[in-house]
Amino acid sequence: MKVDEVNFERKDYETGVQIQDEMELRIWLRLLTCSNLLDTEVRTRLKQTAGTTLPRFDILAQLERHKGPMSMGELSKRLMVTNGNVTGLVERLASEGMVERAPAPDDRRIQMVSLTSRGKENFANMAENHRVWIRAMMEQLTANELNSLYDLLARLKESILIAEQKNNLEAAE
Amino acid sequence: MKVDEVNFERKDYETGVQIQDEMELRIWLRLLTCSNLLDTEVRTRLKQTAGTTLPRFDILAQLERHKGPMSMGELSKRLMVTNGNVTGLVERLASEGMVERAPAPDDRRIQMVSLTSRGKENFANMAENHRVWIRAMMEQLTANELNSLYDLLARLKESILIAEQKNNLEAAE
DNA sequence: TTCAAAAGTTTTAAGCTTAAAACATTATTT
DNA sequence: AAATAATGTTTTAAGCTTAAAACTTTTGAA
Repeated sequence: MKVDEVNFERKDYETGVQIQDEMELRIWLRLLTCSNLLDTEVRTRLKQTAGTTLPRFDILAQLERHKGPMSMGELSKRLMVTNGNVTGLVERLASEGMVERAPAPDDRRIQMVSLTSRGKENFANMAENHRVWIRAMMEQLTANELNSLYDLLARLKESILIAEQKNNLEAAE
Repeated sequence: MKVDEVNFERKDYETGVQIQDEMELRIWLRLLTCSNLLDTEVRTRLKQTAGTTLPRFDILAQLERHKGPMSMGELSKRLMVTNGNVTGLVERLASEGMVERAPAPDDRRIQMVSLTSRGKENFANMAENHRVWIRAMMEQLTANELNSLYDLLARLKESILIAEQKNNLEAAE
Protein backbone atom coordinates (compact mmCIF):
# COMPACT_ATOMS: atom_id res chain seq x y z
CA MET A 1 0.00 0.00 0.00
CA LYS A 2 1.45 3.35 -0.99
CA VAL A 3 1.85 6.02 1.66
CA ASP A 4 -0.32 8.60 -0.05
CA GLU A 5 -3.22 6.21 -0.09
CA VAL A 6 -3.32 5.87 3.68
CA ASN A 7 -5.90 8.47 4.50
CA PHE A 8 -8.39 6.79 6.77
CA GLU A 9 -6.75 4.01 8.64
CA ARG A 10 -8.70 4.64 11.82
CA LYS A 11 -12.22 5.46 12.82
CA ASP A 12 -12.18 9.21 12.90
CA TYR A 13 -15.50 10.90 12.56
CA GLU A 14 -13.95 14.32 12.71
CA THR A 15 -12.60 14.09 9.18
CA GLY A 16 -14.26 16.77 7.12
CA VAL A 17 -15.59 18.89 9.96
CA GLN A 18 -16.10 22.42 8.71
CA ILE A 19 -14.61 25.43 10.41
CA GLN A 20 -17.95 27.05 10.93
CA ASP A 21 -19.56 24.03 12.56
CA GLU A 22 -20.77 24.62 16.06
CA MET A 23 -18.89 23.51 19.12
CA GLU A 24 -21.61 21.07 20.12
CA LEU A 25 -21.37 19.26 16.82
CA ARG A 26 -17.62 19.09 17.05
CA ILE A 27 -17.74 17.69 20.57
CA TRP A 28 -20.23 15.11 19.46
CA LEU A 29 -17.92 13.97 16.68
CA ARG A 30 -14.84 13.94 18.86
CA LEU A 31 -16.64 11.99 21.54
CA LEU A 32 -17.79 9.52 18.93
CA THR A 33 -14.23 9.19 17.67
CA CYS A 34 -12.81 8.51 21.14
CA SER A 35 -15.57 6.12 22.03
CA ASN A 36 -15.10 4.22 18.80
CA LEU A 37 -11.34 4.05 19.11
CA LEU A 38 -11.63 2.59 22.61
CA ASP A 39 -14.41 0.28 21.58
CA THR A 40 -12.69 -1.01 18.46
CA GLU A 41 -9.48 -1.58 20.37
CA VAL A 42 -11.21 -3.58 23.09
CA ARG A 43 -13.14 -5.66 20.57
CA THR A 44 -10.05 -6.40 18.50
CA ARG A 45 -8.05 -7.42 21.52
CA LEU A 46 -10.80 -9.58 22.95
CA LYS A 47 -10.99 -11.42 19.67
CA GLN A 48 -7.23 -11.79 19.36
CA THR A 49 -6.44 -12.80 22.93
CA ALA A 50 -9.58 -14.68 23.91
CA GLY A 51 -11.44 -15.40 20.68
CA THR A 52 -14.56 -13.77 22.01
CA THR A 53 -16.70 -10.66 21.58
CA LEU A 54 -17.56 -7.65 23.73
CA PRO A 55 -21.23 -8.59 24.20
CA ARG A 56 -20.23 -12.02 25.45
CA PHE A 57 -17.61 -10.50 27.71
CA ASP A 58 -20.31 -8.22 29.11
CA ILE A 59 -22.53 -11.17 29.95
CA LEU A 60 -19.70 -12.93 31.76
CA ALA A 61 -18.91 -9.70 33.63
CA GLN A 62 -22.46 -9.39 34.88
CA LEU A 63 -22.55 -13.00 36.01
CA GLU A 64 -19.22 -12.60 37.78
CA ARG A 65 -20.34 -9.41 39.52
CA HIS A 66 -23.64 -10.92 40.61
CA LYS A 67 -22.04 -13.93 42.23
CA GLY A 68 -24.62 -16.63 41.65
CA PRO A 69 -27.17 -17.58 39.00
CA MET A 70 -29.09 -14.85 37.21
CA SER A 71 -32.26 -15.09 35.18
CA MET A 72 -32.38 -14.13 31.51
CA GLY A 73 -34.56 -11.17 32.43
CA GLU A 74 -32.17 -9.89 35.07
CA LEU A 75 -29.33 -10.15 32.59
CA SER A 76 -31.17 -8.23 29.93
CA LYS A 77 -32.12 -5.50 32.42
CA ARG A 78 -28.56 -5.15 33.68
CA LEU A 79 -27.11 -5.06 30.19
CA MET A 80 -29.89 -2.85 28.91
CA VAL A 81 -30.57 -4.97 25.87
CA THR A 82 -33.63 -6.91 24.77
CA ASN A 83 -34.47 -10.36 26.06
CA GLY A 84 -34.11 -11.83 22.62
CA ASN A 85 -30.60 -10.50 22.39
CA VAL A 86 -29.60 -12.21 25.62
CA THR A 87 -31.12 -15.47 24.44
CA GLY A 88 -28.71 -15.61 21.51
CA LEU A 89 -25.63 -14.53 23.46
CA VAL A 90 -26.22 -17.00 26.28
CA GLU A 91 -26.87 -19.69 23.71
CA ARG A 92 -23.42 -19.12 22.19
CA LEU A 93 -21.71 -18.91 25.57
CA ALA A 94 -23.37 -22.16 26.60
CA SER A 95 -22.16 -23.90 23.47
CA GLU A 96 -18.64 -22.75 24.38
CA GLY A 97 -19.00 -24.18 27.85
CA MET A 98 -18.72 -20.79 29.57
CA VAL A 99 -22.18 -20.72 31.14
CA GLU A 100 -24.93 -23.15 32.10
CA ARG A 101 -28.70 -22.77 31.97
CA ALA A 102 -31.32 -24.40 34.13
CA PRO A 103 -34.98 -23.66 34.74
CA ALA A 104 -35.71 -22.18 38.17
CA PRO A 105 -37.12 -24.88 40.46
CA ASP A 106 -40.06 -22.81 41.65
CA ASP A 107 -40.97 -21.13 38.36
CA ARG A 108 -40.47 -23.04 35.18
CA ARG A 109 -40.72 -19.93 33.02
CA ILE A 110 -37.43 -18.65 34.38
CA GLN A 111 -34.06 -19.74 33.01
CA MET A 112 -31.22 -19.32 35.49
CA VAL A 113 -27.80 -18.73 33.97
CA SER A 114 -24.53 -19.30 35.80
CA LEU A 115 -20.81 -19.30 35.07
CA THR A 116 -19.10 -22.65 34.71
CA SER A 117 -15.67 -23.02 36.30
CA ARG A 118 -14.28 -22.71 32.80
CA GLY A 119 -16.23 -19.48 32.35
CA LYS A 120 -14.93 -18.07 35.64
CA GLU A 121 -11.35 -18.86 34.83
CA ASN A 122 -11.66 -17.49 31.35
CA PHE A 123 -13.28 -14.28 32.51
CA ALA A 124 -10.66 -13.62 35.17
CA ASN A 125 -7.97 -13.57 32.50
CA MET A 126 -9.93 -11.35 30.17
CA ALA A 127 -10.84 -8.87 32.89
CA GLU A 128 -7.24 -8.40 33.94
CA ASN A 129 -6.16 -7.83 30.34
CA HIS A 130 -9.02 -5.45 29.86
CA ARG A 131 -7.86 -3.23 32.70
CA VAL A 132 -4.38 -3.10 31.27
CA TRP A 133 -5.63 -2.09 27.82
CA ILE A 134 -7.81 0.69 29.13
CA ARG A 135 -5.07 2.06 31.34
CA ALA A 136 -2.61 2.04 28.46
CA MET A 137 -4.95 4.01 26.26
CA MET A 138 -5.20 6.83 28.82
CA GLU A 139 -1.57 6.74 29.81
CA GLN A 140 -0.75 10.17 28.37
CA LEU A 141 -3.27 12.01 30.54
CA THR A 142 -2.25 13.49 33.88
CA ALA A 143 -4.23 12.78 37.03
CA ASN A 144 -5.64 16.28 36.78
CA GLU A 145 -6.75 15.76 33.23
CA LEU A 146 -8.36 12.45 34.10
CA ASN A 147 -10.29 14.06 36.95
CA SER A 148 -11.45 17.00 34.85
CA LEU A 149 -12.53 14.72 32.04
CA TYR A 150 -14.41 12.54 34.49
CA ASP A 151 -16.24 15.55 35.91
CA LEU A 152 -17.05 17.09 32.54
CA LEU A 153 -18.46 13.81 31.32
CA ALA A 154 -20.69 13.80 34.38
CA ARG A 155 -21.91 17.26 33.42
CA LEU A 156 -22.54 16.12 29.87
CA LYS A 157 -24.42 13.06 31.03
CA GLU A 158 -26.58 15.22 33.25
CA SER A 159 -27.26 17.62 30.41
CA ILE A 160 -28.31 14.81 28.08
CA LEU A 161 -30.64 13.35 30.67
CA ILE A 162 -32.25 16.73 31.29
CA ALA A 163 -32.78 17.21 27.57
CA GLU A 164 -34.40 13.81 27.30
CA GLN A 165 -36.62 14.52 30.24
CA LYS A 166 -37.80 17.77 28.69
CA ASN A 167 -38.41 15.96 25.47
CA ASN A 168 -40.45 13.27 27.16
CA LEU A 169 -42.60 15.84 28.89
CA GLU A 170 -43.32 17.52 25.56
CA ALA A 171 -44.21 14.21 23.99
CA ALA A 172 -46.63 13.43 26.82
CA GLU A 173 -48.67 16.58 26.28
CA MET B 1 -44.78 -1.09 36.03
CA LYS B 2 -44.11 -0.37 39.68
CA VAL B 3 -41.74 2.42 40.58
CA ASP B 4 -39.30 0.25 42.47
CA GLU B 5 -38.81 -1.91 39.42
CA VAL B 6 -37.62 0.96 37.28
CA ASN B 7 -33.91 0.62 37.77
CA PHE B 8 -32.43 0.62 34.31
CA GLU B 9 -34.48 2.70 31.99
CA ARG B 10 -31.50 4.13 30.15
CA LYS B 11 -28.22 2.92 28.75
CA ASP B 12 -25.93 3.49 31.68
CA TYR B 13 -22.81 1.41 31.75
CA GLU B 14 -21.73 2.89 35.02
CA THR B 15 -24.26 0.92 37.00
CA GLY B 16 -22.40 -1.37 39.37
CA VAL B 17 -19.03 0.33 39.18
CA GLN B 18 -17.05 -0.51 42.30
CA ILE B 19 -15.53 2.15 44.51
CA GLN B 20 -12.04 0.72 44.14
CA ASP B 21 -12.11 0.61 40.35
CA GLU B 22 -9.49 2.71 38.70
CA MET B 23 -10.15 6.12 37.27
CA GLU B 24 -9.39 4.94 33.74
CA LEU B 25 -12.04 2.27 33.91
CA ARG B 26 -14.57 4.73 35.26
CA ILE B 27 -13.83 7.24 32.54
CA TRP B 28 -14.21 4.53 29.94
CA LEU B 29 -17.62 3.60 31.28
CA ARG B 30 -18.78 7.18 31.58
CA LEU B 31 -17.64 7.97 28.08
CA LEU B 32 -19.46 4.90 26.83
CA THR B 33 -22.58 6.03 28.64
CA CYS B 34 -22.49 9.53 27.14
CA SER B 35 -21.70 8.27 23.70
CA ASN B 36 -24.53 5.77 23.87
CA LEU B 37 -27.04 8.27 25.19
CA LEU B 38 -26.26 10.65 22.35
CA ASP B 39 -26.21 7.88 19.80
CA THR B 40 -29.46 6.32 20.92
CA GLU B 41 -31.16 9.70 20.99
CA VAL B 42 -30.07 10.54 17.46
CA ARG B 43 -31.10 7.14 16.14
CA THR B 44 -34.49 7.28 17.80
CA ARG B 45 -35.19 10.75 16.49
CA LEU B 46 -34.05 9.93 12.98
CA LYS B 47 -36.40 7.00 12.94
CA GLN B 48 -39.30 9.00 14.39
CA THR B 49 -38.95 12.14 12.34
CA ALA B 50 -37.56 10.80 9.08
CA GLY B 51 -38.11 7.05 9.17
CA THR B 52 -34.44 6.42 8.53
CA THR B 53 -31.30 5.16 10.24
CA LEU B 54 -28.00 6.72 11.28
CA PRO B 55 -25.88 4.77 8.77
CA ARG B 56 -28.12 5.92 5.94
CA PHE B 57 -28.00 9.48 7.22
CA ASP B 58 -24.21 9.23 7.24
CA ILE B 59 -24.16 8.17 3.59
CA LEU B 60 -26.37 11.09 2.61
CA ALA B 61 -24.16 13.45 4.65
CA GLN B 62 -21.04 12.32 2.81
CA LEU B 63 -22.70 12.72 -0.57
CA GLU B 64 -23.95 16.17 0.38
CA ARG B 65 -20.54 17.26 1.60
CA HIS B 66 -18.77 15.93 -1.47
CA LYS B 67 -21.00 17.81 -3.90
CA GLY B 68 -21.13 15.46 -6.85
CA PRO B 69 -21.11 11.72 -7.49
CA MET B 70 -18.90 9.48 -5.35
CA SER B 71 -17.77 5.93 -5.98
CA MET B 72 -18.64 3.11 -3.62
CA GLY B 73 -15.00 2.87 -2.64
CA GLU B 74 -14.72 6.55 -1.80
CA LEU B 75 -17.84 6.29 0.32
CA SER B 76 -16.56 3.31 2.25
CA LYS B 77 -13.21 5.03 2.86
CA ARG B 78 -14.86 8.23 4.08
CA LEU B 79 -17.24 6.38 6.33
CA MET B 80 -14.59 3.95 7.45
CA VAL B 81 -16.70 0.89 6.88
CA THR B 82 -16.28 -2.08 4.56
CA ASN B 83 -17.26 -1.99 0.91
CA GLY B 84 -19.85 -4.66 1.47
CA ASN B 85 -21.49 -2.55 4.10
CA VAL B 86 -21.85 0.38 1.72
CA THR B 87 -23.29 -1.88 -0.96
CA GLY B 88 -26.24 -2.72 1.27
CA LEU B 89 -26.83 0.80 2.55
CA VAL B 90 -26.75 2.35 -0.92
CA GLU B 91 -29.03 -0.41 -2.14
CA ARG B 92 -31.64 0.55 0.47
CA LEU B 93 -31.25 4.27 -0.16
CA ALA B 94 -31.67 3.68 -3.89
CA SER B 95 -34.85 1.72 -3.32
CA GLU B 96 -36.15 4.71 -1.31
CA GLY B 97 -35.30 7.04 -4.17
CA MET B 98 -32.72 8.98 -2.16
CA VAL B 99 -29.69 8.14 -4.29
CA GLU B 100 -28.90 6.94 -7.79
CA ARG B 101 -26.19 4.61 -9.03
CA ALA B 102 -24.50 4.53 -12.40
CA PRO B 103 -21.31 2.86 -13.65
CA ALA B 104 -18.50 5.32 -14.36
CA PRO B 105 -18.22 5.92 -18.11
CA ASP B 106 -14.47 5.36 -18.26
CA ASP B 107 -14.20 2.45 -15.83
CA ARG B 108 -17.03 0.00 -15.68
CA ARG B 109 -15.87 -1.46 -12.36
CA ILE B 110 -16.77 1.75 -10.59
CA GLN B 111 -20.28 2.57 -9.41
CA MET B 112 -20.90 6.28 -8.99
CA VAL B 113 -23.50 7.23 -6.38
CA SER B 114 -25.27 10.58 -6.27
CA LEU B 115 -28.09 12.25 -4.36
CA THR B 116 -31.42 12.57 -6.09
CA SER B 117 -33.31 15.84 -5.63
CA ARG B 118 -35.53 13.97 -3.23
CA GLY B 119 -32.45 12.83 -1.32
CA LYS B 120 -31.08 16.37 -1.14
CA GLU B 121 -34.30 17.81 0.15
CA ASN B 122 -34.71 15.05 2.65
CA PHE B 123 -31.19 15.38 3.94
CA ALA B 124 -31.44 19.16 4.39
CA ASN B 125 -34.33 18.67 6.78
CA MET B 126 -32.66 15.93 8.73
CA ALA B 127 -29.39 17.83 9.05
CA GLU B 128 -31.09 20.87 10.48
CA ASN B 129 -32.98 18.77 13.01
CA HIS B 130 -29.82 16.95 13.88
CA ARG B 131 -28.05 20.17 14.83
CA VAL B 132 -30.91 21.16 17.07
CA TRP B 133 -30.94 17.82 18.88
CA ILE B 134 -27.22 17.86 19.54
CA ARG B 135 -27.29 21.42 20.78
CA ALA B 136 -30.19 20.66 23.11
CA MET B 137 -28.34 17.75 24.65
CA MET B 138 -25.39 19.95 25.59
CA GLU B 139 -27.46 22.92 26.63
CA GLN B 140 -26.53 22.71 30.31
CA LEU B 141 -22.82 23.13 29.71
CA THR B 142 -21.20 26.55 29.80
CA ALA B 143 -18.96 27.76 26.98
CA ASN B 144 -15.99 27.12 29.26
CA GLU B 145 -17.06 23.60 29.97
CA LEU B 146 -17.61 22.91 26.30
CA ASN B 147 -14.14 24.17 25.46
CA SER B 148 -12.47 22.18 28.22
CA LEU B 149 -14.30 19.05 27.23
CA TYR B 150 -13.31 19.55 23.62
CA ASP B 151 -9.66 19.93 24.58
CA LEU B 152 -9.61 16.98 26.96
CA LEU B 153 -11.16 14.76 24.35
CA ALA B 154 -8.37 15.81 22.00
CA ARG B 155 -5.86 14.75 24.64
CA LEU B 156 -7.63 11.45 25.08
CA LYS B 157 -7.72 10.84 21.36
CA GLU B 158 -4.01 11.54 21.14
CA SER B 159 -3.32 9.18 24.02
CA ILE B 160 -5.29 6.37 22.42
CA LEU B 161 -3.51 6.81 19.11
CA ILE B 162 -0.12 6.75 20.81
CA ALA B 163 -1.05 3.56 22.65
CA GLU B 164 -2.12 1.93 19.41
CA GLN B 165 1.04 3.00 17.69
CA LYS B 166 3.14 1.46 20.45
CA ASN B 167 1.11 -1.66 20.22
CA ASN B 168 1.56 -1.91 16.47
CA LEU B 169 5.30 -1.51 16.81
CA GLU B 170 5.40 -4.36 19.30
CA ALA B 171 3.33 -6.55 17.03
CA ALA B 172 5.66 -5.86 14.11
CA GLU B 173 8.73 -7.13 15.95
C1' DT C 1 -62.34 -24.14 38.94
C1' DT C 2 -61.94 -21.96 34.78
C1' DC C 3 -60.62 -18.24 32.13
C1' DA C 4 -58.11 -14.16 31.27
C1' DA C 5 -54.25 -11.37 32.25
C1' DA C 6 -49.51 -11.00 33.34
C1' DA C 7 -44.73 -12.39 33.30
C1' DG C 8 -40.60 -14.74 31.39
C1' DT C 9 -38.59 -16.34 27.47
C1' DT C 10 -37.84 -17.55 22.64
C1' DT C 11 -38.60 -16.95 17.78
C1' DT C 12 -38.84 -14.23 13.64
C1' DA C 13 -37.90 -10.64 10.42
C1' DA C 14 -35.25 -6.85 9.38
C1' DG C 15 -31.18 -4.07 9.46
C1' DC C 16 -26.19 -3.11 10.52
C1' DT C 17 -21.48 -4.82 10.45
C1' DT C 18 -17.35 -7.46 9.30
C1' DA C 19 -14.09 -10.72 7.00
C1' DA C 20 -13.38 -13.52 3.36
C1' DA C 21 -14.54 -15.37 -1.02
C1' DA C 22 -16.15 -14.52 -5.55
C1' DC C 23 -16.76 -11.73 -9.52
C1' DA C 24 -15.81 -8.19 -13.08
C1' DT C 25 -12.89 -5.05 -15.13
C1' DT C 26 -8.59 -2.72 -15.91
C1' DA C 27 -3.53 -2.50 -15.76
C1' DT C 28 0.83 -4.72 -16.14
C1' DT C 29 4.08 -8.09 -17.41
C1' DT C 30 6.10 -11.26 -20.33
C1' DA D 1 -1.46 -10.83 -27.44
C1' DA D 2 -2.03 -13.67 -23.49
C1' DA D 3 -1.39 -14.42 -18.85
C1' DT D 4 -1.05 -12.33 -14.45
C1' DA D 5 -1.76 -8.93 -11.06
C1' DA D 6 -4.29 -5.24 -9.20
C1' DT D 7 -8.51 -2.72 -8.40
C1' DG D 8 -13.49 -2.00 -7.51
C1' DT D 9 -17.52 -4.11 -6.17
C1' DT D 10 -20.77 -7.62 -4.64
C1' DT D 11 -21.92 -11.82 -2.29
C1' DT D 12 -21.84 -14.88 1.59
C1' DA D 13 -21.67 -16.44 6.25
C1' DA D 14 -21.63 -15.17 10.83
C1' DG D 15 -22.68 -12.29 14.69
C1' DC D 16 -25.03 -8.33 17.10
C1' DT D 17 -29.27 -5.76 17.77
C1' DT D 18 -34.14 -4.49 17.95
C1' DA D 19 -39.27 -4.75 17.77
C1' DA D 20 -43.01 -7.53 17.47
C1' DA D 21 -45.19 -11.93 17.51
C1' DA D 22 -45.53 -16.35 19.58
C1' DC D 23 -45.07 -19.55 23.24
C1' DT D 24 -45.03 -21.26 28.12
C1' DT D 25 -46.06 -20.85 32.72
C1' DT D 26 -47.91 -18.52 36.63
C1' DT D 27 -51.13 -15.35 38.84
C1' DG D 28 -55.46 -13.36 39.61
C1' DA D 29 -60.46 -12.77 38.93
C1' DA D 30 -65.01 -14.25 38.09
